[in-house]
Amino acid sequence: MVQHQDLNQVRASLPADATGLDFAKAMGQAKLALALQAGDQILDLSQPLPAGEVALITRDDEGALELIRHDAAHVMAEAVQTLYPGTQVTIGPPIADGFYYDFARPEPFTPEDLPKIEKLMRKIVARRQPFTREVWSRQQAIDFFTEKGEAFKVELIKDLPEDEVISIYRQGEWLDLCRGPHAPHTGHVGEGFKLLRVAGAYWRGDHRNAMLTRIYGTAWRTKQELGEHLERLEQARKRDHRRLLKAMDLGHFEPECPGAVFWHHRGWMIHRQMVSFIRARRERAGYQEVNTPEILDRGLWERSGHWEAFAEHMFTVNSEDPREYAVKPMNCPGGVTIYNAGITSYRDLPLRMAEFGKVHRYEPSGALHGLMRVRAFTQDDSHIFCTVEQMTQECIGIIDLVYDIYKAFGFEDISIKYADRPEVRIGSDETWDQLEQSLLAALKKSGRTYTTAPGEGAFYGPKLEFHLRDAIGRSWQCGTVQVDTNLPDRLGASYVQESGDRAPPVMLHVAILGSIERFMGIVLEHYAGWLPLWLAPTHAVIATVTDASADYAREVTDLMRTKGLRAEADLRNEKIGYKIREHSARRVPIVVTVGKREAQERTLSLRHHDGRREDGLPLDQAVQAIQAGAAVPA
RNA sequence: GCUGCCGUAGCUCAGGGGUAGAGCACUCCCUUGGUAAGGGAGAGGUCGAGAGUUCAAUUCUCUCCGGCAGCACCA
Repeated sequence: MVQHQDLNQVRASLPADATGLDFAKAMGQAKLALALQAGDQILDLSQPLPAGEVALITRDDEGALELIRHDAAHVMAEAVQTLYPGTQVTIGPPIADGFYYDFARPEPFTPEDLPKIEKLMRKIVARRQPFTREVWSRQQAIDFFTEKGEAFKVELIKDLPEDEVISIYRQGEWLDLCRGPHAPHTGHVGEGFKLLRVAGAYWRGDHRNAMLTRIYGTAWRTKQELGEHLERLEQARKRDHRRLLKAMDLGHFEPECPGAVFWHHRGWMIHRQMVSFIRARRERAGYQEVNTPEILDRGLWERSGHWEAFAEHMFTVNSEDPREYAVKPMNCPGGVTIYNAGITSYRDLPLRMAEFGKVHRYEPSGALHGLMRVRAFTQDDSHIFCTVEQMTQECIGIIDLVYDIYKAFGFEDISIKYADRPEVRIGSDETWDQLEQSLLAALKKSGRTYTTAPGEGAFYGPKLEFHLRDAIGRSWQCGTVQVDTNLPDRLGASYVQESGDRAPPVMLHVAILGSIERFMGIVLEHYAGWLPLWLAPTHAVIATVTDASADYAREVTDLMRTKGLRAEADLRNEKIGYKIREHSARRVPIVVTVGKREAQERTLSLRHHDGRREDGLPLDQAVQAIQAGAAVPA
């Protein structure tokens, strides 16, 4: 962003009706300048120079990206309407990394159309058509777009607030209703763009509306930036957990049960490690673990309220039994049922009840996505029954536990979102006041940073969401704490107070990883498959250089196993380079090479996944080092 | 669920109205090789399923199943 030290001087030299372009010229930036930044506002250069501090956005600035992308969307829309007359335009905003435009056309676009559109776009860019802004009256705009057969645009205009300025941006022959701003001409879009894909999208994001065709593109300041972006996409594709699931032989999916994992032993080992780690942490934090049935009488789900809200997402079970059962989509009613099986005294509270519950949910087919969205998964669920007074302390404990656990998995960038009462809710305002205060107090006492999501709480209580950022900057919501007085009430949970009266407990629904499966997907992508040693399905493969060292390799493998390491021998008659290549592809963290030298000296040579080597370590020392590295985080 | 695309060997993919191909993996043989692919031979397929059109369908059409990209959904 160009800021002139003698800004005032430059401005003073300009006439009172000077535009942004005049300013840019005076600054000697007429060629590169795209728009004007005035506070939060970005203005076209054709607009009059506003009062106050202004700065130019030039094509080299980071801020140019949004303009370039928005311009590109318009250029694409022109290209599409030129090539496919009769296509209606709807909206086309800039987005992260690029832009899209939604079109309405009886015949949807196919990927084969993209190169044609892109080619014409390049022509339009080369024409350097000026973007000119016009302000129309509402009626003028409605008449124009009605005439043109642009029903969606007309609807948009009709829905604009009365006082909204209706601006039109023209580029050569083509024009579009648009708030702006845009660069001075189409040439600024440059060459760093590419159309990526076609997709369906509902008009105004509502599934009851028509399905439009969306074309996504990416746009950057230079060809080089574009290349870098495409390279990043390629890298992300390489660490896609679905690829790793196959490459590492962790598990697979079958048409016989879409969205449910068939865990191979290597994947199941990771699953087991995750579960036992969480179990250990929870036991240390005073949780007891329970287990509840997978199928439960429909009546329970009716009483809990889940049937009414989610019946179409629940699997039901048919059998000779005339009763109808539903496969549990969550564990809470089971937990409350255990709670209700005894008489709980205030002395027993807080009662921290944990369960690794495998739940099934009939998710829409289009929602399924590898491990990230499945129909059958294991929740690291817990339900804490406590008094309102105990809530704050319990929540602090949960927050600490969550941070601890995320850090052990290698996530450092963790954030919390606090969601309070929604518009539609149950319970009195006094109860909400109490619950929100207790939760907020915990949040403040924990000393963690958080953001607030007003009105995004559950209908039965406020909640916390835990988000973590992975190695390539993506944010994932994993854990939650939900405060609930509704379910204990519906299922008749109570405890005996000091006075001898019964009172309903507060129930905290806690999930730390959320879904073991999904969290594994996140961890796999975070590490690009190179899991920390304690999670790795195999700690080390002991690979022989030649047959001569096979006995020693067997001995080493056995020794490691007796020390609790997950070790495998690779005695095949293959070259060591070949073996390393194969184990690397499977993401085995350590390949132990044993040849004549090692066998003779009773040493080991380690090759770590990054290629780092430690040759000729004494056997015991090497095994101890691996053991230390493989230890589950304390 | 919706829109579009895809489904060919264990994996990654090519092909295309006259019933199939490559590389890797697998098996066997040779090779005993020191840190990401040594060589040779062999085996392996109801071309996702069903129906239709046709003398003939893996290829064209339709339906279903599954996957992918997005949208919608996510207690």
